[in-house]
Amino acid sequence: MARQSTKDPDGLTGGRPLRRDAEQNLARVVSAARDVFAEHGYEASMEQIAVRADVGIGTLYRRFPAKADLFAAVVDAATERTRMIADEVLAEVAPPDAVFEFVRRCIAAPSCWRATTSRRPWNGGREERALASLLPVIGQVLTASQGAGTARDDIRPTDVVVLLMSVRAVADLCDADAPAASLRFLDLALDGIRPSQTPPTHSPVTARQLGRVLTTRQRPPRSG
Amino acid sequence: MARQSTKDPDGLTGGRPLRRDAEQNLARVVSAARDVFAEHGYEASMEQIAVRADVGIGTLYRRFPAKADLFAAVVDAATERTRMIADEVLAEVAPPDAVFEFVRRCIAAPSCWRATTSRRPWNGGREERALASLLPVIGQVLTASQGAGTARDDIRPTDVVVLLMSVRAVADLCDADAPAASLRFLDLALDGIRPSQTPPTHSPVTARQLGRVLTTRQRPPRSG
DNA sequence: GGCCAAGTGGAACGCGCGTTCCGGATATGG
DNA sequence: CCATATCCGGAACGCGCGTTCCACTTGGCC
Repeated sequence: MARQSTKDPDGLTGGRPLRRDAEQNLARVVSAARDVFAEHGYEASMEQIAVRADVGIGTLYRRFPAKADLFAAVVDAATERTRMIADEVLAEVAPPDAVFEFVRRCIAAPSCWRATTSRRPWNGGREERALASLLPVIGQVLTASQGAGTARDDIRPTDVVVLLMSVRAVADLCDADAPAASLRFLDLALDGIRPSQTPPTHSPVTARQLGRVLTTRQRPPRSG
Repeated sequence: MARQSTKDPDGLTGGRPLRRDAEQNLARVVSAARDVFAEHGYEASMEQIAVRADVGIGTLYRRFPAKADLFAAVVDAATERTRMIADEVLAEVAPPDAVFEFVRRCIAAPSCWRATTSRRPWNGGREERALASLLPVIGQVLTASQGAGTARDDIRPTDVVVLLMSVRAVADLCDADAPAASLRFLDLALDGIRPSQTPPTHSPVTARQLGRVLTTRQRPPRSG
């Protein structure tokens, strides 16, 4: 039952360098885990990940004592990616568009916030620290837009994170059946941040799509 | 493996009246299922429900051939409740506040949209029909506010449903640690619908709360 | 080339959960 | 009060999945 490991919190092997083949396998494992968790959330099985990485199950457990540790490594990578997106936005994007572009890029990054919004066992505050380390830079992005007058002053960095989670949740629930549902929702939600609105650029979800939205397994093929 | 039953889609026993004790048990089962699914989503176990209903597991399977059928019954009840809320809002609430009050009441209704946003197996289009039957009345509520000029004209009934799902998702993810997170998010999201905004009435999520938001099981007791 | 620590794969185990099954209990009509 | 159709409880089964374990392979150093 996914107890928290104390012996080697995926800091590899305590310092000694890995054998070359092991290093390659490790990279493949993390990459596969990123993709599989992004697709199926935390419920993805270790076997799926092993198959995708073309590796035995034992290999997974050599580097990561428990599933939670592997997931934590993926979340760490996602955190880093998010920080990078924020930095890019600060460097490239004009202040009026900063928050909006930041949110859009986070949603677009395939493995950034996808895995992050799925339920998972407690992992000792690791993500707590990761998220906390992200808030200042998100704050900078937000402040830029607030200074430019395109975002309200009563919004906080945590609101941006909650917004990201909500869009991700809508994407998880709807996008398989209603491909642009999350983008349209994003339009509306971002307008909740703006002092003045613009019309949404994505078309509404259809009723037919909506009916299929909440189911996941064992359904007949989509036909419209 | 939760196959779809064909023999008695929880239409009770094909018409013959139930024994009195059986009828009481059935009511307790549905009520317990509503509460437990609302708390834990579809992942709640049949045993949990049986215990809450103070009934044996066999009793569950007598009326509902599979877990999916029991869940479907709960969703049907939730659909009915939602329709009732919409009717009440149309009768009691002034048009300018209609959509907003509708969404707030749906979120506040403990067993209304809570279970509805959890992932579950496909159940033969049953919920597709249920949701479709709800859209017209939601449309009436929405049209009322649009006519009053408090909701944009480019919003559709399905947007309201997606909004409900997103708020529900935020509540599921955050509210255990940040009790008002979903209410604050609701404020912001509703402002995405309004032509002009009002400041949010709920305070932002704290960073400390946020770090705990995405985990579910086996965590240390909350301490702030 | 030969040694062996490091690494690997996958069978097997334990557990939780959905589901089945059936011996016993109970309501209800006569 | 009896007969019996109906209903109930919960043990048992099968399966999926996280995890463990160990016989076998391989890269790196002498």
